[in-house]
Amino acid sequence: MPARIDAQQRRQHVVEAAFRLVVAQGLEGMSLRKVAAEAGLNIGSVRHYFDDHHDLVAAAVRETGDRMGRRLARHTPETLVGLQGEAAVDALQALVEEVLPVDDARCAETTVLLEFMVAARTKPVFRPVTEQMAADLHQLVADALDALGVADVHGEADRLTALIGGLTIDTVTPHGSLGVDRLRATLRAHLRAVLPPVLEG
Amino acid sequence: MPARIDAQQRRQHVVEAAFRLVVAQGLEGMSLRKVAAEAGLNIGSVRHYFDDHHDLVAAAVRETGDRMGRRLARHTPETLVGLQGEAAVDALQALVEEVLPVDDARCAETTVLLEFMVAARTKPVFRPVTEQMAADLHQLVADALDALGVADVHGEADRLTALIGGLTIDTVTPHGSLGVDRLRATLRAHLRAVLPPVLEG
DNA sequence: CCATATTTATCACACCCGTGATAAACATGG
DNA sequence: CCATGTTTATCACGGGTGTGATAAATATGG
Repeated sequence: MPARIDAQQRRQHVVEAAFRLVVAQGLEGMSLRKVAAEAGLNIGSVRHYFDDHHDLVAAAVRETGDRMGRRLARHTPETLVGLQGEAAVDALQALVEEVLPVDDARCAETTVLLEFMVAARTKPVFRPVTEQMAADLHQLVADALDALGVADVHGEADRLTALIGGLTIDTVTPHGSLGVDRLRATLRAHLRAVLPPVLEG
Repeated sequence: MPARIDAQQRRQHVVEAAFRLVVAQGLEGMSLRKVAAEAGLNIGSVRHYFDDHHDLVAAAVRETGDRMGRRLARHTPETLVGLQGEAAVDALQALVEEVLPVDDARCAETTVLLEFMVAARTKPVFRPVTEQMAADLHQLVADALDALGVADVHGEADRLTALIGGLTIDTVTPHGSLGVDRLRATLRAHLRAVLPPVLEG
């Protein structure tokens, strides 16, 4: 048998090239030829690891969902139980910032995610990441708010997830761009307003 | 001279066909051939009224910005001065709902706007609508909050505009979809929390 | 009625795309 | 060293897009 190559790792490499192109050119950067060039491979090689263009897209969608899932899995709501005041705000802020564009890596990931979400409206291939993200994030946020003693967990989870989406689009997209500092400040102000006041005595 | 046709009206008709296609198929539905078919015209006719594909896109972008501008212009912050309690909430809610996807018409418009905003990240043609919208909305929201006696106008305007963006994407995009009722409820809860309490006595 | 300028309709070209089919290069196992 | 099956590279086809150029149809003004 010949040419020992880890197929899984190859696919990963190609998918990462696809991500770079989506960030740079939007969804239409994810063509087989462009992705192959970006990955330093020949079109035929890419097609050897991905049956279809659809298959490549599906892999990218799956990877995006997995990454966000991994980001969210790093935080468990149980660790928040009992926290009050600024400690509670800090903990929840750290949790939420995990999926906000606060550095280059997260900025790239949220950019790709936003492109996929908007595309999901008309192209079913992109649905999985959209649905998984929404469900996971909403669940985690709801659990976190519950652990921190927030009253209207459902309503506040809706509000916080909406705020997260809005902050993301305002930062990633070029409308004068919020900027990381104002993003953080806005989130912090919201968390302070939502979390219950410290118990006296 | 022949064939009296209002060119302005013709262009409007074509642009509206383009909007329908963007809603149905995303940005790639806005090709010259598809738009011509949707408008019931020949490709050559469309090209007679629009020099370029770029020109058609620019017209659509301008029209989108104008519509949103007209929506916002229907509300002047001065009418809010002095309102308190539920009356203030109602007035501000009505103002904000003007640009939220609460009915079919607004849903179509916000969908097109979202597609354009995301596209603006990589394609400069779409920039104008993005920047105009962000500036106008932020200004109007800030003025409204100021008129209603909110303390941290800048910070709260950032937060409310972010919430608007998030509610829009959550409703227009298919992640389990917020739905108009929960959208309205979430907005109302936020406004109640942000507006100052009624002055006693 | 006819001439004129506007409006409409076609054709052809080059580019990019996904895809099927096929041939070459390659490193390993015997 | 050779044969085997993996990996890479290339060609060709049909479909879609924007665009330039050109011909036909149309309705008005004289």
